Amino acid sequence: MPELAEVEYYRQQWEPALGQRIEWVHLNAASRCLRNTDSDLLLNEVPGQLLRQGLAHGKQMCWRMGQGWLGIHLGMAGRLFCAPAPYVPHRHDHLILFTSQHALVFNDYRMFGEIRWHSGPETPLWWQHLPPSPLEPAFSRRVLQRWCERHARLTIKGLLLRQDRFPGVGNWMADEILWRARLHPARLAGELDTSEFPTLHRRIREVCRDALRVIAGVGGSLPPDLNVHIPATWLFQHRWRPGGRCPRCQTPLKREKIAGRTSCWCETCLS
DNA sequence: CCAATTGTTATTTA
DNA sequence: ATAAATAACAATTG
Repeated sequence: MPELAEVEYYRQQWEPALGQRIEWVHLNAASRCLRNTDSDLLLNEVPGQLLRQGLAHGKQMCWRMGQGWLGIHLGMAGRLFCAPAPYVPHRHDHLILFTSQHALVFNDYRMFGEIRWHSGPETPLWWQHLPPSPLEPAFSRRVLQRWCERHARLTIKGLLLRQDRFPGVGNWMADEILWRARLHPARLAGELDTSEFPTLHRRIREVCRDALRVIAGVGGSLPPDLNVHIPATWLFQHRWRPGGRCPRCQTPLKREKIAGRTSCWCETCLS
């Protein structure tokens, strides 16, 4: 599930515990989510530390502690929530940070998520040199065009999914962007016309902004259905529905695997 | 049993 | 050698 806005939403879920001390840590050391982590080190070092700051960038998340950094990637089905203590670990809870009042839970039933721990004050390697987010000024129209030229033989859908270029954009956001820009997802990046970049650039930023407002901006309480706040005017609400129709023109939507992922678009809305 | 899933990575292919 | 396509990863659901 988690793309740009969902990641930000889940980041906010742990915020009630900011400034508080982690009293103890629960984790399943055999968990696949800890495959690149020294779980003993994490278990030894995290208790006693202050939770200082939570950062999100694209699909990546990082929690700054007193003397270290906790990296979290939510993968395909990961989520974070904050429950009042006492809290009994549930199935697929891979990591729980306990403060005196809270249980900060990382749960992921599909185990594509990842947890990492970096000791020490200096920024970990994996939190350095993050690619510019589509909402930063560095993500310019010129940069977008250059990337399309550099990956000329890749479909535009496949390009939008690249995290080193469009951090935070995933399958549903890519479809939403292309639908709004009226571009077929299988178009080759190198064959876009110069006149098409302004629209594409605008739509990328628009979908990122709108998604953050509608999903992360709701200031969520406990595990709600994140999607209920997404308007019916978005492709999102129709793309998986059997017999789903384009919310703009009511044409039945097309679905096909492009760039390895099921993609959805409206044939009559293409420009 | 088969196919699907809003993600990433290692391996294979072009 | 580089870039793109594919398989694999795991659990669950229809």
